[in-house]
Amino acid sequence: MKEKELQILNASLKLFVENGFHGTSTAKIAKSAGVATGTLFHYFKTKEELINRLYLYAKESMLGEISGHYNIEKSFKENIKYLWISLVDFGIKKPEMFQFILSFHCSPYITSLTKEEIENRLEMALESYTVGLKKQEIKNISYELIVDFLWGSIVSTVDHIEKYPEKAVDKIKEQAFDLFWDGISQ
Amino acid sequence: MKEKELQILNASLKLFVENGFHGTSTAKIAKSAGVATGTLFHYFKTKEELINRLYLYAKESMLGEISGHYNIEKSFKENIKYLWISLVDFGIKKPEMFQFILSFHCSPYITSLTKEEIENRLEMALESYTVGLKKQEIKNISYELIVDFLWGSIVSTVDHIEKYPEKAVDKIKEQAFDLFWDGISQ
DNA sequence: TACTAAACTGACTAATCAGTCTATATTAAT
DNA sequence: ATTAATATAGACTGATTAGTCAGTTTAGTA
Repeated sequence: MKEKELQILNASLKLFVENGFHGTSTAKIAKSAGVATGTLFHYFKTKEELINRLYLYAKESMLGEISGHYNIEKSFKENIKYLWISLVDFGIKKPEMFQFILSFHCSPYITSLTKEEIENRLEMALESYTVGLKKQEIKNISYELIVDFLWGSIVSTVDHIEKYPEKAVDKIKEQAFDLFWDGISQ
Repeated sequence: MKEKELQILNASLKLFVENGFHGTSTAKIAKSAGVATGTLFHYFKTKEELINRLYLYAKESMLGEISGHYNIEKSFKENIKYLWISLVDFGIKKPEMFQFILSFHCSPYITSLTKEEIENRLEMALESYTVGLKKQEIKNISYELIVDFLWGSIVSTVDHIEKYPEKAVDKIKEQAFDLFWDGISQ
């Protein structure tokens, strides 16, 4: 990826999170990235292509944090906890990316093509975990509900940590994971 | 409240949820509400005043669903469950309002004055519950973390129900509440 | 009926928008 | 050294924006 292309992606990430799609003009993005508007449209045919590539960029970053960590020798709980903590840590370390993903995952400007492309890869990365999900020490409720509850607890934990920056992060992570785990346990 | 004022609020609610603040022009709002742009600015000095009044309108609707239902004769769990279910039902019955509240609660266009005005009233409505929260059969973790986890589980439940409309709503509500309750229980 | 204030209208304006276009600079290959 | 392709620039354009304003209609009252 070219340097200016990356500068444009990083500048627009911040601006889109702060002011939304229509609240962020291509002129502002170009200025903030230190390039001319012509350069922006050289790398991205339209503003919509820009935000779609940005969505892929953000989700790929998140995917990178959770890939290849499943350890078959460890318990189901230990694996799930590692996954849960990794995603919370991603939310803390990359707050703009995390917020961008949350804000735009059901935006009309992100095409279903874009979502398909990355969602499939995310599901594959989670496959090892889902196998365990079905025959372990957890409640007998639908896989989809467990996953949505898992993601919901991650989001609310990241929000909480950002809302109370004076609190001890590690303690909150432990407590919040227990809230999730004791919920899904038999 | 005048009829046209209400038409403007309802039209803008839908449009703001679908297209965001800057994606929704005052011309579109006026047209969708069946009034002239001059009428819109007669009732709302600026677009920002409109979205702030809309935020109050949405949060007051939600407040209305949970006020005055605390029953001192019932158990803590029964009261919390009634509150939890009421909020999930609000999310199902008024999806646009629910989504609007989620999308704009940390938007730069909603002033801190607006938030103060309604947040205080919400906290008062929840006061009866919070008293119980501190000396009941739940885990000894911070009140703020419990509240954020409570709200997170409501949001993820509403999202889940909207995502899988073919599933039995009552069953999901029971299961999702149990996920929350078993999480916070000792 | 006549008067008044509030409700309502839509054409209008200066500013800003996404995207284009032409021109110049840089790079890579031969 | 020449050429071709790519990278970069910013002035420019037609469309759209939030908000104004001068005037018209409606509703209440005396």
